[in-house]
Amino acid sequence: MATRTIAQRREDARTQYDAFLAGCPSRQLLARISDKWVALILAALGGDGPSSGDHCDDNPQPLRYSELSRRLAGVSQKMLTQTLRSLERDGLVDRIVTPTVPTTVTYRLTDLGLSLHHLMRGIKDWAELHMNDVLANRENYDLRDSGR
Amino acid sequence: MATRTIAQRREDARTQYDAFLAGCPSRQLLARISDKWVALILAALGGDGPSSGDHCDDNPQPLRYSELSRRLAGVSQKMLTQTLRSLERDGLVDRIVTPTVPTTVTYRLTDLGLSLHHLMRGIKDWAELHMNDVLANRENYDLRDSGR
DNA sequence: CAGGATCCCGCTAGATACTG
DNA sequence: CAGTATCTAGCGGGATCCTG
Repeated sequence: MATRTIAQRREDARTQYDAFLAGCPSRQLLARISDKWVALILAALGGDGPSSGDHCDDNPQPLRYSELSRRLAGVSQKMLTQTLRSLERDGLVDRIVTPTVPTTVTYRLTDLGLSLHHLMRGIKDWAELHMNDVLANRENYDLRDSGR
Repeated sequence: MATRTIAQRREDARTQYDAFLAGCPSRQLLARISDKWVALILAALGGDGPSSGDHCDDNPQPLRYSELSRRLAGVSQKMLTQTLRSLERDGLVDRIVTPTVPTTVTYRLTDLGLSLHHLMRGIKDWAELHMNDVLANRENYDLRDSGR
């Protein structure tokens, strides 16, 4: 089991899991990470400044709990904590507690989390980038629909 | 307004929309596409054969409604229809009705949908690929947690 | 075959209040 | 500051029945 190449392990994982199957654990994992809060948290922890250049600059800067809740406008503490916990459990983020008074807690992406971040960031960017197209498509669709 | 380059339009969209903001339409769009059924439908329509090679082969093959419901094991007709409708409305899939008896309906990705598919497929693959790591991380976390 | 229409349950997001 | 605990309303989503 130790004499497997990375490519072999890749193939193993591919054949072991199939998210198209209802009972497969990877389906549940897909459902977990297919979540707007997950996308936004990963984007925030991955370093997603509004003044970022056109080519992807990665500065995975750890953020404190309060900083996260400020960036993700409208998130409830419950959802933030809950989502962070599940991400921590899955090994996507590290929770670092600094024993000051009051306690300081920062979150940072693990390597695994960073690998997912690269994908999820694309999703968020896609949404912002194609918003206008989607809006236009919806208008067309609704007009057609009301016309007939 | 017609004399904008693609790069300029990119910048416009970036500055116009920000999914971190609660009221922004792109946040809603992000929530829409951050959905396991969306991920699976796009993956299915994008051509995601289990016997695919190691380098991404794109064969965006249109699928019929019944074929989709068979591939996405466990999906209810409601969710399938509902998700397909929203994807159609947003211009991500085309719904093609062939007036046979009984009616034949096929769904295929639009160019816009295909562009999202490339990203979403990565998410699904990531879930299957890193399932074992995540499982191990969870076990560790739960052990730690019960220990203290 | 490809849905539309309903009913209804569960859970989950969100608001509020409290704590170390 | 960084959460936990509790409660509730709302709706996501499944089951069922029906139609062109």
